[in-house]
Amino acid sequence: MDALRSLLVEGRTRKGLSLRAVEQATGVSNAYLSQLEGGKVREPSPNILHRLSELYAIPYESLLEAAGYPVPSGGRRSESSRLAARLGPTTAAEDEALADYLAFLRSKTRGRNTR
Amino acid sequence: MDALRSLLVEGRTRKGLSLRAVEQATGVSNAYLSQLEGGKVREPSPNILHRLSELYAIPYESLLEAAGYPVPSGGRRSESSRLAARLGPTTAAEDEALADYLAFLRSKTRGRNTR
DNA sequence: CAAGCGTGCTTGCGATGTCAAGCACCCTCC
DNA sequence: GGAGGGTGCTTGACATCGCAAGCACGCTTG
Repeated sequence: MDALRSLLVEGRTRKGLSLRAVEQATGVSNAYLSQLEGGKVREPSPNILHRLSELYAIPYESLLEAAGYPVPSGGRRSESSRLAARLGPTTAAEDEALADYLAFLRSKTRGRNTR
Repeated sequence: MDALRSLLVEGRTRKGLSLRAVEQATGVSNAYLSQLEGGKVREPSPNILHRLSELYAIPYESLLEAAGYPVPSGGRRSESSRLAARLGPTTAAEDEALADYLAFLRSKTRGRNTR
């Protein structure tokens, strides 16, 4: 499904990694990664999804679900601050993804951040 | 692993079902069921494990784990407003971007709960 | 005994996951 | 301009998934 594709592409670009860098870090071949991001794999192994979820700081459950697998009852709760008022409850993995994404944002718009 | 074998055999016998009865109920062929119970399958699809977990009334997570797959969030815990501490001060524009990104993340993880 | 049905198991095969190797392309540097 | 290194992508090969079909052994019946 496309859901998986976009999650993987988003995660990798957010981390600023090349296919070969991901291969190096996870042991998943760049060839296969390309196919995953191109939507050419119907049922990728949960093991592979798990490794990528850790590298990309995307919740494992999201990848499982995006791949079309049933997820073992999901619903996580957390509290945050004022930002949380806007974001709502988040999981630890989501926190990390958000932190990364913020760094990603700021690295792009360098010089344009004031306080 | 053998863990999966015993769980499946135990579940089926506990329900007093034949391989063909299970095939009838789940759509999984009796041939393949036999291979599963004989430990001749390395990475069975989570979809199949899910169907069997429902029929046998075995928690889906147990089957995933027994099959050697990582199970999502092995323990339930509530990490809280560390998010704000982790992110530090943010601009309003960043807040919005983060909210959007979180929504994006979750749009793939759409609410499949009620269990 | 033969006929039948039910059981678990094996086998042959198409479809698919995954990888090593290689291709085409874009940069940079000498 | 060629050498060299990066990038994503494609291809060919092999292992595995998962099934339809069939096998071998029961067991009841007539």
